[in-house]
Amino acid sequence: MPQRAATAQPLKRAEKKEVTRQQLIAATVDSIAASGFAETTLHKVSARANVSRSLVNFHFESKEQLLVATLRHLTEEYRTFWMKAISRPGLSAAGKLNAIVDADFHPQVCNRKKIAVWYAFWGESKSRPTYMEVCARADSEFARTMEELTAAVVGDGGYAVSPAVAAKGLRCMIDGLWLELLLAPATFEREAAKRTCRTYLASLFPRHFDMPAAAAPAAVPEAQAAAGGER
Amino acid sequence: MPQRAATAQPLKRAEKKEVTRQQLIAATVDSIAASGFAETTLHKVSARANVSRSLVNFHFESKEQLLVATLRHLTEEYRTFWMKAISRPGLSAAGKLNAIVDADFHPQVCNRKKIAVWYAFWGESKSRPTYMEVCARADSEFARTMEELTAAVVGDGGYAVSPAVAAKGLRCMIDGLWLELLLAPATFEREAAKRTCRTYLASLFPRHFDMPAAAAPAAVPEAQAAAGGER
DNA sequence: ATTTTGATTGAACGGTCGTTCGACGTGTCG
DNA sequence: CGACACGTCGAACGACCGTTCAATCAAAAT
Repeated sequence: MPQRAATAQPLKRAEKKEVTRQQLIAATVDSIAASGFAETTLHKVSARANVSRSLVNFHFESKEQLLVATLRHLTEEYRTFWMKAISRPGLSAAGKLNAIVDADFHPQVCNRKKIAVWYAFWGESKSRPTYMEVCARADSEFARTMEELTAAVVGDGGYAVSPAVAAKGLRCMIDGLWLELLLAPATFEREAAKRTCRTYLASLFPRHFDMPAAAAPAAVPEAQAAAGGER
Repeated sequence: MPQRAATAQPLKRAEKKEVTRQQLIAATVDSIAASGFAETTLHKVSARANVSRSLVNFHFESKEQLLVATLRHLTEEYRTFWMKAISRPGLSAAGKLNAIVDADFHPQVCNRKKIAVWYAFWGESKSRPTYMEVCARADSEFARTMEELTAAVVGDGGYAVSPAVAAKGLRCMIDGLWLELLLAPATFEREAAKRTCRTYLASLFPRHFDMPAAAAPAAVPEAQAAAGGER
């Protein structure tokens, strides 16, 4: 049951090219997560993608451009994910903040492999301004959106806190919780991370968020048993 | 005016060796910050330290061990810094939490160069378990200390929040704020970062922390004009 | 004063990296 | 159907990496 069942098998040339391109980017993500930034070579990437080594320089002019494309892919995936999460109709500002928290710890964007790649790029960003620019551009959009949401909540509830400060606190807390998944995967719990964020929101905006109950002792029947054992 | 004016010039052999060792570690920090993890080579490190290339393999068995020693140096410096900050006598638990916030954004540990190095190591930690272990060991001590402090505050004030959750939130927020210095140095403000943390603390523990006033418009005569323009 | 120890050097080696280039084969289109 | 365009491959190249090693020279020990 191939996906293109209707139009018959043959991949058009342009399509196949794009598929290979995406394979290379996916292989780069895998390689950075598995071998780190320093030891990610075009040899390893092309081997993972099952293509010849020289193909990388054909699709991307250089290794550096492959890395930039990979970072762009990552930011774009993240962007569409949280945007979709808050686009559900009938969601209040508080509901959207809750949706962002859920999205940010969803296994699709928050798993050790992708977090490792994020941190690898961040670690290189000081020496490669291009990365910094790509990240900053994505972050600023996320920050602006979140500030609009906190501003709506503050306005609605008459809270004294600055919306910008509240939003920044939540954003930073999320980034830090990601780091916990990276450095202490054994103790990281998705639900606990969300609870940490919601505790923050409930203490800032008590009339819009409920203070989470104490930890349910790991008996939560969460659909967390994802594929592959890696979280 | 040499430092060792009293005991005359001559460095003992063991002393000189240790000095060189520290120079190499400092050069490694500089190189990772300037060139990133991937492009940090022994050639660049030895050039920065003004020693021959082969000296690195004399003091450290391999490049990898130099990097581990650098990470250990970083964790140790950070550890002594926050420990000293909370050891001032007569400090309440809340006062110690405040002191930790101050310490974590002090230019000595929180500047772009060192943050870049932290993130570089974190980015490689998934592929090099040694880094993960070193970081995890340091983090767990910091986490335990902070949990003791939040537990004391919670006990004293009869708050409902879990001390562990409160501590984790603060730790993660700090890490995330560091990232902001790394990725958006132009908009990062030390005092604003502290204010973000204190807003969190004041909303969780209103009877122990004052909600910070709105931003003083950058007119704070902070002794922030450090050397070199880099923050 | 002489020997010994050990920090430091410069040259050299093997290996691997990113990139280039010509050849091949298959969709694409006149 | 035939000529071309283009995605893919394998081999090759030069550069640079981390490491090794014999030689050096000054501090320490005898």
